[in-house]
Amino acid sequence: MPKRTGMSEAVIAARALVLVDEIGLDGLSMRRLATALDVSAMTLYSYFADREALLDAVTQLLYAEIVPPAPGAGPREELRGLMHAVRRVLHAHPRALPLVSHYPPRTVEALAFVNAGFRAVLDAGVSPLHAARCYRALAAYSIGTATVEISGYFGQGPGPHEPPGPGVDPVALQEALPEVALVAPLLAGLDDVEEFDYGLDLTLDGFLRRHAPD
Amino acid sequence: MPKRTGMSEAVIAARALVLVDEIGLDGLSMRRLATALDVSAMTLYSYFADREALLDAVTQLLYAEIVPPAPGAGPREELRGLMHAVRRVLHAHPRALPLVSHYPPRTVEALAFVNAGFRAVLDAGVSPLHAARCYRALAAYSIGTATVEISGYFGQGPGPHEPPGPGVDPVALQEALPEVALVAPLLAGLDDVEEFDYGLDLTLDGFLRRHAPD
DNA sequence: ACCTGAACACCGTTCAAGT
DNA sequence: ACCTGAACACCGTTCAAGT
Repeated sequence: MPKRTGMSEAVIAARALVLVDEIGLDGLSMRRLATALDVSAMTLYSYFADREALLDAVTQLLYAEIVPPAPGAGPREELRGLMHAVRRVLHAHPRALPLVSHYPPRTVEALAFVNAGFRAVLDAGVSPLHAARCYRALAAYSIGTATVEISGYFGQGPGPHEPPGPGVDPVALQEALPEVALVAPLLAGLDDVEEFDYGLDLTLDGFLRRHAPD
Repeated sequence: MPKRTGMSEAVIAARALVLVDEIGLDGLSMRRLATALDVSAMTLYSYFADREALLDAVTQLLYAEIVPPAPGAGPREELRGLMHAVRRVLHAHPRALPLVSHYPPRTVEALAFVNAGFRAVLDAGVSPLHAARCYRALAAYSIGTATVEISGYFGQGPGPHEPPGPGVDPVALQEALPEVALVAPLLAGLDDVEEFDYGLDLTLDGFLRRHAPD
């Protein structure tokens, strides 16, 4: 643990997250991060074993930004609020999404929002086992919806993609895949938040109906 | 379009997919792929504009591997079969998952499984708009569940991660996040396929109850 | 004790040159 | 017409050397 340069794991990771937001994950090199921090590239290696360890720390920092809603509104509303808080943070750092897909929350600060969700369902009488199942399903839901939203999977996002069914001749598409030709144009018109809430309500209704007493 | 070397977009992309399976996405360099194909690295650039274009083609090839189930079993069973077919292919190429998260199906061959899903729900009387919503939700579900399964988000997969809530002192965890300490150990015991079906049934039941006549 | 420059073994991609 | 070697501007990381 070095001293003189005002460096620390937290300072480095915070600067790295800003850089990821600005120039993307591929743009974040150890050399570039070091330059932004006014140290040599090698200095970073006295704080993190390698680039992987740095990226994990960045991800933990991102999770720590999630602010769980105040408790007391009941499990359904608390989980809804929590899921929207997660969605907000993921959309605040769209270029960091692959990190979230790779590194689960691990530190006490990063797990705070998970703990809030567990408390909400446990307080409502859900068993620990079904609290675990609920977390798993909602984690998959957060990552899956954020992925299709952020990558512009359906043609409306800021992603690097063409609209769906693109690049192929429309006439050939109509011929070969008539149902895709009919339905695909409607995908771009769907509203992100509306679809997020729709699928979320489906999942929450099902879970709570089955596993929460009232 | 060159000739002499027996090269083609399809041959190159197929070899690239094999290499991704073997050595991962980061290991797949233009130089390494070229060596595996016995051509110079520069030859690849007469078939693909850049690495991005190559990776997109690899992804389309992967989507084309999805074999939709035979039609006629009703929308619920067809969608279930289709989702399992998707899951099988994603798990056959775990290191290619980030590609699936970035490049949507685009070619006629890659969109074949999407068309099969659309036909199943349209035949059941679902409107084109709700077929689009259904696809969006199921695409997010596939990607989200595959991500948490393959990355070992909950500590049982072959991923590069620790179990959840790891790296922190158990006593400190119990102190700071008692609900996490209680529930997290149960996450590793959940069965991938069981949870996949549980959440899938939830979604399918909800959608079909609302939007399919019978 | 803490930090760093040079070096090693790589990258993607451009471009002028080969056959 | 098709393919390629050399070169440019980068990487992550090791290691011996500086202060």
